[in-house]
Amino acid sequence: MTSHGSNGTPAPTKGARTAARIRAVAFDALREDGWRATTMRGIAERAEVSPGTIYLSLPSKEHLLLELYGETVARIEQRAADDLAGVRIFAARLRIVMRVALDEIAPFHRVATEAIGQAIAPDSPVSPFGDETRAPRERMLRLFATVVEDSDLVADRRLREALPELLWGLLMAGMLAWTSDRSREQRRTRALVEQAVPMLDRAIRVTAVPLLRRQVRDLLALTAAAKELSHDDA
Amino acid sequence: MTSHGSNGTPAPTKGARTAARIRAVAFDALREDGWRATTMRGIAERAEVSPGTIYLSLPSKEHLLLELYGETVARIEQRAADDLAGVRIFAARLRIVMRVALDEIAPFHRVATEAIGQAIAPDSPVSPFGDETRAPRERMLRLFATVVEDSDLVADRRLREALPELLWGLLMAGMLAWTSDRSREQRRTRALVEQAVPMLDRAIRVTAVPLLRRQVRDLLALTAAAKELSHDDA
DNA sequence: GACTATAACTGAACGCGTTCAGTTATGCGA
DNA sequence: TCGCATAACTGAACGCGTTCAGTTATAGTC
Repeated sequence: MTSHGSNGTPAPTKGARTAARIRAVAFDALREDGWRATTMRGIAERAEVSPGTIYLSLPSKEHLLLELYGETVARIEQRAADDLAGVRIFAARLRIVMRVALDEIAPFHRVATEAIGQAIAPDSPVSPFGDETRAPRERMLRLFATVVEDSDLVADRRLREALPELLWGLLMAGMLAWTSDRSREQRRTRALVEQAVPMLDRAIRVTAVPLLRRQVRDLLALTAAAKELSHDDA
Repeated sequence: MTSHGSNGTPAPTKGARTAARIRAVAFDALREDGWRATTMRGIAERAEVSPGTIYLSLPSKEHLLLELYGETVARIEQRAADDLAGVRIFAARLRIVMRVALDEIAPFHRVATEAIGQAIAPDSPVSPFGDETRAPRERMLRLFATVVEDSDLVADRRLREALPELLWGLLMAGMLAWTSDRSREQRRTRALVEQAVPMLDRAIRVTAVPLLRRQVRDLLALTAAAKELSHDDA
């Protein structure tokens, strides 16, 4: 095994280096040219390999989106952890995560707009609810869990427990809306977030009113039922 | 111009007859084989034309979905008009429309599951919010308007005015959920509708409480802002 | 019935994502 | 240094949606 100087990590094999070069080229192309205009042949040419070589380390073009998604979630996680430190107010914590998420996905707005269709298909590898996206999804859920847990929020216990998943759902809905945002640098979506966070905060707090217990129960039951739609029949 | 017997409608031209045959074949194929397995070459073969002929009357494969959507909305409109006659209770009226819609789209569940990605892309011809789907969208909006108007529902004036559009949005969200429903004959989605309609009814009625005026205003402002996302910058 | 403008249609070709039988490069034991 | 197992890579080919220069059929006019 060859090694590079004295650093402890094993030297990457030739195949691994080729795979890394392909990804670097591909991510650049996606950022610059979008989803449609980025072709496998184009990636191959720019990475100086043949089209077939790409498929040694990448099952499909869609899997590029999967890797992009994973890397973006990792960056959101890191930046959010820094920005959340010391902040206790729920609305402030939620706004931080939403802002960080928007910042980190911004460079890929064009890709997302053109490729959102790939992601929404239930049996696609990049479906946000699918098996192959489990890891980044659970990392985002954990992030939303800390948003709730380390905050001053007081709310019905069961609502509080379901909140991370509900917030994640709102993020997904928001991203769907974001893909159709035609404003410069998606500032309309940013404005929407600034508007929606205090609204959501008020809405959660008002559920403490006994009159609304029924509505809270309804909402939780409905989302629970919706989650089961995609399960296989017994 | 040739004419068939004494009926008043002009005889279709040869091109129109070919176009109709292509559609009949294509819709059958979509119902039976789904979106992916239905190929333009296959349609051409079954309609006994060359692939190029299809493109004389159909701009793209996606436009098949557009026509399917339009025809389905027309059927929903007709059946709903019959079933709604004499019914005044809001929840009952809403449930009728939702049931009819589910019934009419049911034969195309497989197509919808495989092609939902085409429909969600913001610049796709079949985007539910796009220009090319304006006619069926407005027909559905009018249907929801009659659901509200001819009902016993009492609610805040502005909420009542926005309600048709909100209900249409819920239908779209429901259809998105429906595409990932794996249960036999999508009975889980049907159960979801039966559950959701009374919930929504209760939620709307509870907004009469003065305490919730702020939340109603918030909701309306948020949906108004969301609608503007896709507008071009000034 | 002959002529002709145009409606209708054809099918090879393009670029796409993807596959895989075949070829070349690499690194290790003898 | 040689031999060779296997890792790495190639590129022609497939089926797809779509295009368009070229061909054929139709219907109205004289």
